[in-house]
Amino acid sequence: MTVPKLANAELAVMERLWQQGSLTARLLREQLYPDAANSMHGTIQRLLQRLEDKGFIHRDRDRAAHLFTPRISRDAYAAGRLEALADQVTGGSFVPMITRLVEERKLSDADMERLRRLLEDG
Amino acid sequence: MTVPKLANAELAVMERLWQQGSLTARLLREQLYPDAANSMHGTIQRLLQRLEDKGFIHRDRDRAAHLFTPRISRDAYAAGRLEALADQVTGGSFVPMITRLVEERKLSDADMERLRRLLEDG
DNA sequence: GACGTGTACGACATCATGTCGCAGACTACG
DNA sequence: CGTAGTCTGCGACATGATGTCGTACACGTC
Repeated sequence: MTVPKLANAELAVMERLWQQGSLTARLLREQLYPDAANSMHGTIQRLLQRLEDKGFIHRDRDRAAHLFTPRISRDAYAAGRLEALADQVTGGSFVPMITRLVEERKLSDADMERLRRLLEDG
Repeated sequence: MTVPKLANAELAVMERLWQQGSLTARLLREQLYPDAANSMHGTIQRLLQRLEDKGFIHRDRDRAAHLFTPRISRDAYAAGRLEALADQVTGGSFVPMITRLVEERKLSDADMERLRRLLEDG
């Protein structure tokens, strides 16, 4: 699997990093567990460690409080997971599921238009 | 979650049903665990039961050996999971990840052409 | 040295999953 | 009728991922 799957709590951390660029563990804790006890510090550290292991974030060890930065954009993650899904279910092809989406009108007119333009340029 | 996620073993069962339409538990066992002991009968039954609970298959109880049939096509499942992915990661929008796929040339020329035609009709 | 802040990591509860075993129903056949 | 074989239903368990918590340790400042 090229892009590993993110669990819920991990994804919540990445959301913050995607929105704000770089954050320390403390700032993440304040945002994700506003009313929480100090125990959550360990939780955040654990999550950050696992995210680092999976290659999703970069840990800047220069400062006393490490600074964490996304290594992969939200769209890249989404596209990576989409690839994994295609590999698993439709033999690597994306067309069947997109076809289905169009047939079921899951795509807005604006989306359709954007995709049309996108494909014309390619 | 509209379309629940399928685990590996469950997906393997669905693969067979998608390919062959309808199967009994016995036939599934023979295909999925060719050299296996009888213990695998229980395993298959368990998997089928969970798939039934999740609404993925229909169980025909008329016969002595129940006959199992998919309730959802492979493409519908794939599209459903794609929707779930979009909801989870990109706020329900598919365009960012498809854009990314195009930019990274993950789509073949034939795929691009197919999508172009698909979008023109919509 | 005491304290606050931060990292590292072991430990645990929980949950989904895959596996296995057994009880009970039903059929076939002597 | 009784035995064997097949099938369903379901409880039980091992495993692995996940989220949480506690603690040990490092490094500053006062």
